[in-house]
Amino acid sequence: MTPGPTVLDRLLEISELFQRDLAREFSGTSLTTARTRVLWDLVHAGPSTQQALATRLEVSARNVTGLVDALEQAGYVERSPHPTDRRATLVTLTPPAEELMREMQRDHHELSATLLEAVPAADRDAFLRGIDAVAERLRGLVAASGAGRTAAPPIEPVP
Amino acid sequence: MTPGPTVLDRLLEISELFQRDLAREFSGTSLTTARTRVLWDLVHAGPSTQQALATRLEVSARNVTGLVDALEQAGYVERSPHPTDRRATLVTLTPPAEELMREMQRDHHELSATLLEAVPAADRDAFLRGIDAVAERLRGLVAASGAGRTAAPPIEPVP
DNA sequence: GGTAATGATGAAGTAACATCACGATATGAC
DNA sequence: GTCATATCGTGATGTTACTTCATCATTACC
Repeated sequence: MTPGPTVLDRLLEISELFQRDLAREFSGTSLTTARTRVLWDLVHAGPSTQQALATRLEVSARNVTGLVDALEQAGYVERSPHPTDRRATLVTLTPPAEELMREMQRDHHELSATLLEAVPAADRDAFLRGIDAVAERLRGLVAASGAGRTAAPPIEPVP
Repeated sequence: MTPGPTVLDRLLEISELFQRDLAREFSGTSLTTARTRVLWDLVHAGPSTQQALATRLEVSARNVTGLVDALEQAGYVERSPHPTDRRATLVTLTPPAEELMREMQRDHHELSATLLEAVPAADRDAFLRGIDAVAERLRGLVAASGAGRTAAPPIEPVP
C-alpha cells in the first residue's frame, strides 16, 4: 500500500538516530546509556536505595550495584548508609553531577524545541496530537502482551 | 515552556516501547535484535560477504563473524564459499528464514497501519509530514557531528 | 613475482544484562 | 522476647553485543 518508508520505518529511524547520538555524546567519558538512566532517575526521584532504582529502571538489583559502582568511582554519585534501614544504601547525586543533569535537561528541552521547529507551523498541532496518539496506541499494544509485534518469529527454523 | 512531556519525551518513549516489544517477541527463540538486523539486511541485500554485512550494519567484521555463527547454528543462515574470491564467505538466508522474514514484513506493515490508524484521520497528513520533517532534521543534526545532543556531559566530574 | 591490501577468525577485553547463593538486617507471628 | 521469613546488597558465574589487535589465507597491484 504505502510506497516509500512507512510510519514505522520513520519512527524506527528516529529511535536509531537518538541512540546513535546518545552513544556518541558519551564516548570518551565514563558515562553510558545505562549509567545515564540511573542519573536521570535520581534527578527525578531524589536519593534512592538501590532496590528502588532497580524497580524503577526495571533491571535486576545486581545490575544496579554494578552501575552505581561505576558512577560512584567516576564521582557522579555517592553511597551513604540508609538512616533507618541498615541493610540499605542510599544513592545520591554529587553536586557536579547535579549540575551536569541540569545542563542535560537544558539540552533536552533545546533539542525538543529544535525538532518541533522543523515541522511546518501549520502542522504542529496535528503532529503533536498524532505523536500522542501513536505513543498511546503503542503503549496499549505493548501492555497487551504481544498484541503489537514489531516483528515476530513464531517458528524456530532448524533449532 | 512546555508543561507536560515534550516531543522528545514522546519520541524517546516510543523508541523504548519498540525496543521492549522487540526484545519480548524474541525471548525464547535464539533471535536477538542484533541477529535480526543481520537477517533483515540479508533480505534487502541478498547473499553477502561478511565484510559487506559489517559495512552495512556499521559494526566490526569480527562481530559479524559471531552473529553469523549464532544464526548459522540456529539454521537461519548458511555460509558458502564465495565463487570467485576464496578468502570470502557468502552468507545466505535459509528457506525457513526467508519465510520468517516474509512474515516479519507482513507484521511490520500491519503494525505500521495500526499505528497510523490511531491518529485522527484529519491529522494524518500533517502528522506524516511532521514525522518526516523531524526525522530529516534529526538526521541532519546527527550528521553534523554533535550539533544536536540528546544529552551532553561536557565535563567529567572527579575523574 | 614480491609487496601490500583484504576477508575471516582467534584472543582478549568491556558494558549491560541475568540468575543464584549468601550474609546482614528487618519484620511479623507467636 | 524469639524465631521464621522476607528484604537489601553483593560475590560468583554466564550470555550477548560489541571492540581492537594479531594471524593467516588469498588477491591485487606494480
